[in-house]
Amino acid sequence: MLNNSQYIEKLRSSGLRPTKQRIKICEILFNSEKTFHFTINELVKRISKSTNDKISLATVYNTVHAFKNKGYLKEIPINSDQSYFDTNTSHHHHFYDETQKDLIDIDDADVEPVKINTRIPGKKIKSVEVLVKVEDDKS
Amino acid sequence: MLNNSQYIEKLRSSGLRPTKQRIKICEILFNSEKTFHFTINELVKRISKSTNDKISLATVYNTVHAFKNKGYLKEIPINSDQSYFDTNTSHHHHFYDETQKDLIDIDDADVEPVKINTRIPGKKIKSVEVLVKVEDDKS
DNA sequence: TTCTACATTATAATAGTTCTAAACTGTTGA
DNA sequence: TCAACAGTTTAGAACTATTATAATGTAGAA
Ligand SMILES: [Mn+2]
Ligand SMILES: [Mn+2]
Ligand SMILES: [Zn+2]
Ligand SMILES: [Zn+2]
Repeated sequence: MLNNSQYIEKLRSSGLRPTKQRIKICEILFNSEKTFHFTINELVKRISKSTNDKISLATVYNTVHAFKNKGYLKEIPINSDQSYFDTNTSHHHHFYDETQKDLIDIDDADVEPVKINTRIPGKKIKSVEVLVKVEDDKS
Repeated sequence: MLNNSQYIEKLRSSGLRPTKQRIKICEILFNSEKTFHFTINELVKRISKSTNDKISLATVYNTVHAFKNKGYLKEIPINSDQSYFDTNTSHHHHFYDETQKDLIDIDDADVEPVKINTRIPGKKIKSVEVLVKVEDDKS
């Protein structure tokens, strides 16, 4: 999608120094045609496959959190022993296959607008997300 | 709501032996008028306040998982450093106040039916849950 | 080039949860 | 009635994702 100098721009304009670690992680996260979901562990594996210069685990955590704070990643709320992140930052929803521990996007267009007919005084809505848990259909 | 002999029945009919630990936890979870959300930590605190016979942490975990498996509790999918459980097992949704780490029920009637216009072949839907994240409205 | 704030790193610490294996108990049926 | 056994409890260890620490390195400004 983007080349390194574009990631450097993106980082710089976010107030993040374009270090070689962050650029490498940008390549892995944002170069692919399709968006995807990942855990820190999976990301660490991808990194070690695609480079010889290792990036420390702490830096991977730091970077993912920095990117999440900047809005370049979303964290997906599911009960799991580890956090799931999403390179798709547009408004959308998820299937979660608990058997295979697999997250699948549901396009926003495939969900009728969710209307909540109640509010909490003094609070404003940050996000509305639908999680559809699925399991094998043995019928 | 129920008295001890009714919890004993409930447990027995679920294939769970009615031990004094489980009965005590039933009282704490299911005796109150209103349903509520809790973490294991909060439950442990409630237990130690309401009895002199301490229940081991392992038993609290075991019991909560057993009750969840029997459908007497639900686990709520949110990103948190700990699991949230719900004594309200009916179909409903949640606000999550990230500032106060507070979960609030949204009655199913207050949400227009969520229509998902896509499926995953070979999988059937187990649950459809809406999570509305809110924050302080400073405007 | 020098300076400094920001970033990386190895490693330790933390904390929620699960595991282990020994002791205990509810239930069954002889 | 009570022995036998499967199910349960328990203290503590182990596990594991995540965060903290603090020393070292580096990007960018001047
Ligand atoms: Mn968990
Ligand atoms: Mn988390
Ligand atoms: Zn997604
Ligand atoms: Zn609830």
